[in-house]
Amino acid sequence: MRNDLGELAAFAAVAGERSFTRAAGRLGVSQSALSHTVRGLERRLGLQLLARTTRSVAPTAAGAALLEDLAPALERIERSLAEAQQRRERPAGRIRLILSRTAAQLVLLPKLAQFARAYPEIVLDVTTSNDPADLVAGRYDAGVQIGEFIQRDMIAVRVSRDVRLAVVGSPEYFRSHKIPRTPRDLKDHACIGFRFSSGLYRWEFEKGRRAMTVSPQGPVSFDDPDLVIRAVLRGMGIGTAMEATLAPLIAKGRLIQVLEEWCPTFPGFFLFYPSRRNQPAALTALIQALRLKE
Amino acid sequence: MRNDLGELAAFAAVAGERSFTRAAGRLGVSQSALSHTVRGLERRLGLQLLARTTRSVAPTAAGAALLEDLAPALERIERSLAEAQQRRERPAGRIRLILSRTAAQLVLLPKLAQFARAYPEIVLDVTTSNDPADLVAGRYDAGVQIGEFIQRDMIAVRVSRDVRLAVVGSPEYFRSHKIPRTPRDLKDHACIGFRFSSGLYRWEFEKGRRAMTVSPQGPVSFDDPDLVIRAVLRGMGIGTAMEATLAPLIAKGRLIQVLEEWCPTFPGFFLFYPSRRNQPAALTALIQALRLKE
DNA sequence: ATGATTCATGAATTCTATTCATGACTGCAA
DNA sequence: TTGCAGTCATGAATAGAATTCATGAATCAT
Repeated sequence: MRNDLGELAAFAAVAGERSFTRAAGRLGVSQSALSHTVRGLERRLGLQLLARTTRSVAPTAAGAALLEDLAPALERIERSLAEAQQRRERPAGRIRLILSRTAAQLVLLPKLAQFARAYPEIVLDVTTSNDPADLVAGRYDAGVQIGEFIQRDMIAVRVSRDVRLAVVGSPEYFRSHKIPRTPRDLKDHACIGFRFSSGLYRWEFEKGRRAMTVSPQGPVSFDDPDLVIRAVLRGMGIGTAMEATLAPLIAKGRLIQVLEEWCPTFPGFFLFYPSRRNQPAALTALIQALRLKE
Repeated sequence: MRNDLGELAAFAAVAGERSFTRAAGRLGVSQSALSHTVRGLERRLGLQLLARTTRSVAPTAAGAALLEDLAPALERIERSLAEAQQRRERPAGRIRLILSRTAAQLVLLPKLAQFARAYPEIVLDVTTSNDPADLVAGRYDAGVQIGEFIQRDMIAVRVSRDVRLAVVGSPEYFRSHKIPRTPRDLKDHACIGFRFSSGLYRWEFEKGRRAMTVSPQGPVSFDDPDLVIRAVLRGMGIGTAMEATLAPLIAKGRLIQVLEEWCPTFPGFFLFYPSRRNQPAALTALIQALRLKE
């Protein structure tokens, strides 16, 4: 914006340092730039503000009078800007986050303690949902979902490595049922499905060039992956869930993983948030904390 | 100077008007320019200062906090600039002027009373000298001299119309001497010369294409034009001086003008002063007062 | 549903801030 | 007295930003 405020600050700097050269160093410009700048200001104002010899600079009477008001005013502006900046850099506020329980367990919970310590003034409102959440409506500030998809005005940040679903059954179940060798064999098994509000999740398989999906048929389906696994542990059938979630149970022999070579990997979890010009600092902090580091 | 002060003033203007369009009108830029300007400021600061809908604008919390300091500071700067401007426009101080007595009489004295009334705080130190004064040395702030000549770093302003020298003698003198018809006839007359410190002034004549100069020969020469004329009035010989100075005496018949058609006009008096970036307001006022108006 | 008004934004243009190169001047040391 | 170092000034050139233009989106009143 073309006014003289910028140049007045330059004048004040030179007057303060009593040197174009030193003031230029402080302002990060050349001595010549400062000379032109103050000269231009004097010309526009029709006032000589600085008296210079080739080796010294001092305010004129007019310049000194102007500085009496200018210096404190500029200082007040600078202090106010610094305070505004500092308020911005100490994140606070409430972030409404929506994500699946699985994502909460795998992505959020492991980092939550450290995050809470680092940002005591940030409050997370976590809503679990296994449905893809529509962030555009504005009910949520961010969400975590599996896979990256391009949604209008949304930014996706990867927050986990590639993930894989595991298909498992209990040792008790497999005592009385043959272990399935191919996804097709699942039709002979009790399969406990996971249900979105839009319908059953079809299990996805790949081997080499062969890809297929299977709709799980069984005595029950749940809309909560934890309940799916509890039922599997009770021997009610075969189920699927994030391999990372099941790893401890598999390691302890409480669950048996099958069709492992048929299970593909997916791109993992992504944090989604709206593309905004000045997003809240709290959200920035959260993004930073959750993003997958390389 | 590249800082945010100019843009902060823009932000304050928009916040004050609660309208980009009105603020743009006040600042003399387009609405689009203001939009870009404030937007750029917000980006650089990483702060949103204004909340806008398509038909309204209001400061955000951060913007309002910043304005609490910014608005009074900007107001103080503006008031101080206005005061500095006003001080500049009330000229005061001492002007050291050098000019000939003739110029003093013809150029300065007629306007001195009005000038003194208009600028009671200006003091003129007038030094009379009939020699061309060297202003560069800095002893004088300005000078008046006949004719315009280009001098390094000097500005010439015409302060009188074309002037002409008159050659005169007293009626008593011409009772006993023939009236000269051509400049050559002057060799037969007593001519009272005027003397610069560099030597006698040679009288200059022109008629049609003929031009000549005559070195005045007579019983006495003076370095003061007034004394030259006093001697002429006493019948001691023929002398020359500014026609305008002699007009009253000629009109009264106390002096007789001769060789009138041989006397050329000269470009008149010019005020000379140094070319300076910010000349004192007092000098500006004097220049304005003395300059020849058309 | 339509028109007026305001703010936003990308591309293009205008204009200025700044640099570079160099000169003038002052102060200091030899 | 002379030479050198350092500082300020200035013209020309350049880079980059301020601003405009054109136009779209959104809101409000009719």
